[in-house]
Amino acid sequence: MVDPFIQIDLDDSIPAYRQITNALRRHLVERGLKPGDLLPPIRQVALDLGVHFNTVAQAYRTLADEGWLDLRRRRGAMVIARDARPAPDEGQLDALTRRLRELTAELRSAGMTRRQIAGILRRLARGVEA
Amino acid sequence: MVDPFIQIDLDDSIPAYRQITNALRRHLVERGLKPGDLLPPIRQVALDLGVHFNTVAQAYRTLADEGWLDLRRRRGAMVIARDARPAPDEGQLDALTRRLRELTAELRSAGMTRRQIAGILRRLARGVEA
DNA sequence: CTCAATTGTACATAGTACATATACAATGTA
DNA sequence: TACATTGTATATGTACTATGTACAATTGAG
Repeated sequence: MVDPFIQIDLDDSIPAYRQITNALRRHLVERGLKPGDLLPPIRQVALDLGVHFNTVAQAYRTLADEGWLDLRRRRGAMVIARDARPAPDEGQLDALTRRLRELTAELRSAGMTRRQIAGILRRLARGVEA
Repeated sequence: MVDPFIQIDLDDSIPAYRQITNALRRHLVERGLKPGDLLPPIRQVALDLGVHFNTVAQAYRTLADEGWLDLRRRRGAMVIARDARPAPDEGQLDALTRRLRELTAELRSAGMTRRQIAGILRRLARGVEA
């Protein structure tokens, strides 16, 4: 079980189920959630976030499809070891890196300075390598 | 006027009008589009991308709201000097940087190595400062 | 061993957002 | 002045999101 571990913004244009997916994936990648851990029941998370449990279920299923979770009735959602890295889909990687550039442009457009943005990116780079 | 300057993926889950907005904003921030430049008419872009012209119009209007474009009938869409930086909305910046972390997690999840991701982020940082 | 509670699943429906169709308004130019 | 070209406004069809409700599986209490 993990505490108040994600947070979403229901007013955001990104749909809730995708925000939940993204937030959980981040924890999985950054090892905040380790193999063997049990995620809270969908109804519990739904209550915390203020959404319907099926909305959370959709996120869990997406992550299960990506190979992060093992879902079983009554037992819950368990984090998997995920030994084999998926064969990288070149197109998908391109799209994601493009989105990365677009996001930095959004930061710039929102008033953040070049220096600040560069700092954030470098810090992120350092964090990823750890 | 600018050439075949953006590219979108109609199968992507991100709606077309937002992809167009993001792609154009990137060019604006990176100075591929300079003050005084005229963007192509919405119908022209729409034809190139295979969407309805109102879809492009929505993107243009979003960027006009952000202070990037000056839209006038018959005259077209002109890039503005955008002298004053907007007062940064702390909440928005938080959301964007969070999204940045989520995106790197997606890259990791999609099979890219930590080293590759760090490289991309550092290159981006360098590019932003230029 | 049984049964009830707890967990995820399946599918129908309501609500919202997206993309388009169509008509319109403004304005530069022949 | 008339018309072509450009962005604007609004209604509508479609697709996506979120929810409601019923169900299936499985664990554990008794």
